[in-house]
Amino acid sequence: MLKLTKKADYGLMALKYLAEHPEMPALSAKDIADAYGIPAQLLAKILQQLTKSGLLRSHAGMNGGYALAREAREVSAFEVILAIDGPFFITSCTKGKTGCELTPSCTIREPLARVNDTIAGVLKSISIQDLAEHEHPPGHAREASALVELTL
Amino acid sequence: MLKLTKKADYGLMALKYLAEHPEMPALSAKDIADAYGIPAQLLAKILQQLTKSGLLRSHAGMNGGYALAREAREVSAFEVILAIDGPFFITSCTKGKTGCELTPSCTIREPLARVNDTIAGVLKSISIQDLAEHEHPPGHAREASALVELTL
DNA sequence: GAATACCCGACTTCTTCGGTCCGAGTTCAG
DNA sequence: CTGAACTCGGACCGAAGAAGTCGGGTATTC
Ligand code: SF4
Ligand code: SF4
Repeated sequence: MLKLTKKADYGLMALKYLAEHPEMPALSAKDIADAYGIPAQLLAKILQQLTKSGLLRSHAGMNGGYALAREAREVSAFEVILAIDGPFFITSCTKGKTGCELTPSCTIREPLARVNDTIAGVLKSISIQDLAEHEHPPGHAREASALVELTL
Repeated sequence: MLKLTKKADYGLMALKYLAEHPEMPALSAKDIADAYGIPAQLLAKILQQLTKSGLLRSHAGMNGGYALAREAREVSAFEVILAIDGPFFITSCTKGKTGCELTPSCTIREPLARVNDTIAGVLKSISIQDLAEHEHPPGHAREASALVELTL
């Protein structure tokens, strides 16, 4: 019901954590998992997916771990979700497999596609840094905002 | 994975169909189901939920059926989703039951709540009539749009 | 070469979703 | 008044997906 997967959730947390510790050359999956109480093995697999998608860079061996492949500012929440949960579609008519069979007669599909794009736009306008910056604002001077246009 | 339920999907279709036929005093669940190829029994239950939420008005007996309780313009997609799928939350931390147990240590929750509100705002800005109006535009003169502000 | 860490697929468990069935109650035409 | 046409509402089930676990394999460093 229009809910984010916990995997994506964890992924965002991990990315944010990495963005907050740029001084470390690499952080292991276990480090991050312990920091938040996430099941380590699960987080590991998520980070692997992010690596495969080019969002992270991994390094094996001792003192190995993961590091951001790009600047935190340059990574959007949309990419993270895309990498973890696959193609982003609000509706079930993905045109691929398991699509809704009443696609032809459906009159609501095209308007919903626009909504889909709008939401995707919202997600794209959020970077990892946006998440990291808003760290318990002591002086709430920082204010970021974006306008998203919804066309029907 | 951030996907609308088919129930909500069907609900929107039904609402739109009703909005397109204001001349009928009432349409039965079967009528609507046949028009789109939706499983009739399922649609029936969805319409019942919408009735219980006050979006529809039902009339039993022969020539009975459902009719819009409000103007199509006054019903938002958000209300429909809310009525069918329950409380709207992007994340798993609903503060109710089955919530995420690492809520206290989670640093990503508050920013995500804002995203949640933003998306809810998008949904709220869409009315049933918006869906119905955009009916295969012969002259594509009609253009509706809305701006949604996203504050981080 | 041993410790550390990533890599990756298979598997189990649990929840939700999509859908069906059936036994009521209501209304109205004939 | 009787029965067809409709709504109402809960119980039920199978399939799919999500969350999490296990285990074996590979790379890197000390
Ligand atoms: S085709 Fe219509 S009913 Fe089917 S998933 Fe897409 S929007 Fe929903
Ligand atoms: S508390 Fe954090 S990790 Fe848990 S569901 Fe909410 S946002 Fe996700």
